[in-house]
Amino acid sequence: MAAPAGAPALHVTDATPRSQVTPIRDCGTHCQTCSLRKLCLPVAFTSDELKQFDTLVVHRTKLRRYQSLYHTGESFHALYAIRFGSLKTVLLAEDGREQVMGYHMLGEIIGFDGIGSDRHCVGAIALESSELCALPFKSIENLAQVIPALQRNLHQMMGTQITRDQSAMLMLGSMHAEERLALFLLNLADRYRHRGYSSTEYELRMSRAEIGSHLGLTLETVSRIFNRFHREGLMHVQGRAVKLLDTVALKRIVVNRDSNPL
Amino acid sequence: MAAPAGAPALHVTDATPRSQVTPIRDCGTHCQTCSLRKLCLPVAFTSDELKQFDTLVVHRTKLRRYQSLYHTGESFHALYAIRFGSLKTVLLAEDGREQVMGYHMLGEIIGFDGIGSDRHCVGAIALESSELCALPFKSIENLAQVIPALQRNLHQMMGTQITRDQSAMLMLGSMHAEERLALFLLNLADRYRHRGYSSTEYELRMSRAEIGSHLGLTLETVSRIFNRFHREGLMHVQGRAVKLLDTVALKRIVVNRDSNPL
DNA sequence: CGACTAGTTGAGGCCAGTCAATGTTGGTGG
DNA sequence: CCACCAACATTGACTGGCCTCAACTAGTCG
Repeated sequence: MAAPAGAPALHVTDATPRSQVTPIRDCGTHCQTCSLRKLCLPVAFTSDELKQFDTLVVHRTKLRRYQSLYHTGESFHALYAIRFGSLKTVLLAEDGREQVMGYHMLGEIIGFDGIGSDRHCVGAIALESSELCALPFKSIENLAQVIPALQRNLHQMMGTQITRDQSAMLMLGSMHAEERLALFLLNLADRYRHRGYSSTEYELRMSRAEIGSHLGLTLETVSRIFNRFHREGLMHVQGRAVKLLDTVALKRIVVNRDSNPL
Repeated sequence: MAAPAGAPALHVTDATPRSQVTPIRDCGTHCQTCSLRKLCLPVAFTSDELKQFDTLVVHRTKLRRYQSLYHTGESFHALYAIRFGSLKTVLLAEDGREQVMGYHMLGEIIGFDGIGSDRHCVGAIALESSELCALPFKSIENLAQVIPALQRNLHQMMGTQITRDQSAMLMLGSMHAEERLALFLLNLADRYRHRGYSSTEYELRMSRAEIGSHLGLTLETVSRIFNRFHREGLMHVQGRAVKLLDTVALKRIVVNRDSNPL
């Protein structure tokens, strides 16, 4: 992919409206009863620890489509757990270059990009109506001092983020357009399955341009290859609705035939 | 870049010899007196905390060129501080695809790739004779429970790794070959300067193929562009010895002219 | 010396980017 | 309901940057 010259509309403007904050008191949900707990907190907590953790969540945030949770350069103070909806994180460089770093769905935690420098190095933007729990990072750190399981969990999540980013580097550095898109589709499928949704039939929450930005491709290439997959019977595409028909073949595309001669 | 078909020799074989371990008792150095302390532990410790931290370093490891510190898939148990020398981390996928994830020099800490899954997802290989301090991660976590400054430091370093990986994604996803190489050279320059070495004149520790693998380019492209830079008077290249002559122009290449019309 | 590795250079081809025209969809207001 | 519009998506023609293949040079080591 080349210089983004005309800069596709990825909705990363500083004019993006700020988010609404709802004090915790107003909503009846707590970590103890939250259906996403297994995703947010995979490590086993005692019920007492869980109660303590619950006190971290000082407010919830509601976002409408294209609203920003935080902007590039903004000072960092919290991680966010996605209760429902989905977001993208976008790296916006000084020279105007921008790229989608990741897509995030319910049960995932975002905001790790701010830990290194106390400022967010990417922006987070809702792709649809979403709701998040804010977890002040200072409080997490304090609580992690006394709850080893929380410390473990935090490190695990940061480590997973590192692993994920490095896989993305492999994708961007050494895969063909077809391979990237097959991987992208399978990756989403996995995450939907893990959440109990259909892994073969789902709705893309992002435009072709946004997919391209994430994969280092142009929107035209994304469109062309989706339709090639469609023609070849690997999937069905109709706008943003996709249905994977031959995941085995898609997987075979990802681990491409010619590279592994055995 | 395409499928690595013939697989360039990046020395990522399982036959790579294992590292030598020297018990701490044998070497007279301690964190308190280590010249790299400012790089390893940027956060202010009390001398008592430092003494406690020192007990973490249970052994040192010496590596010769192309020796592995750890392999992909190996179980994770320690971070490593580089005392001298340099290493590369290489992601090796199941399908044989491989890519250099990063180059690491003295004063840097590596091994974060193993935290997410308790196994290393990349391999670490010495580019020259190197020496490292092993810091068992369990011990770090334990000590971080009682020394908040250490906890801060650990989180900061993991966060920095995340930020760095995301910058690499931007590079791989949206930069031209010339831009990637200019950025690579300037990046090394910065790191050398930060360590008190010349930032304009240094020796590359890796081959053209390894540089290419890191930047998502072929070795031929790397060679061609180095020589183009040379011809244009931006730098001097002679094998692995480089001398940056016009860093301003190199920086201008990175923040490329046509993308930012103002 | 020959074998081997690292690097350079050239010719040619292809994948994906660019530009541009057209189609599709969903929302709004008459 | 339809007309209209804007945003999104598709498709085609063309181009060019980088990959591929291959030949050659220089340096190193047994």
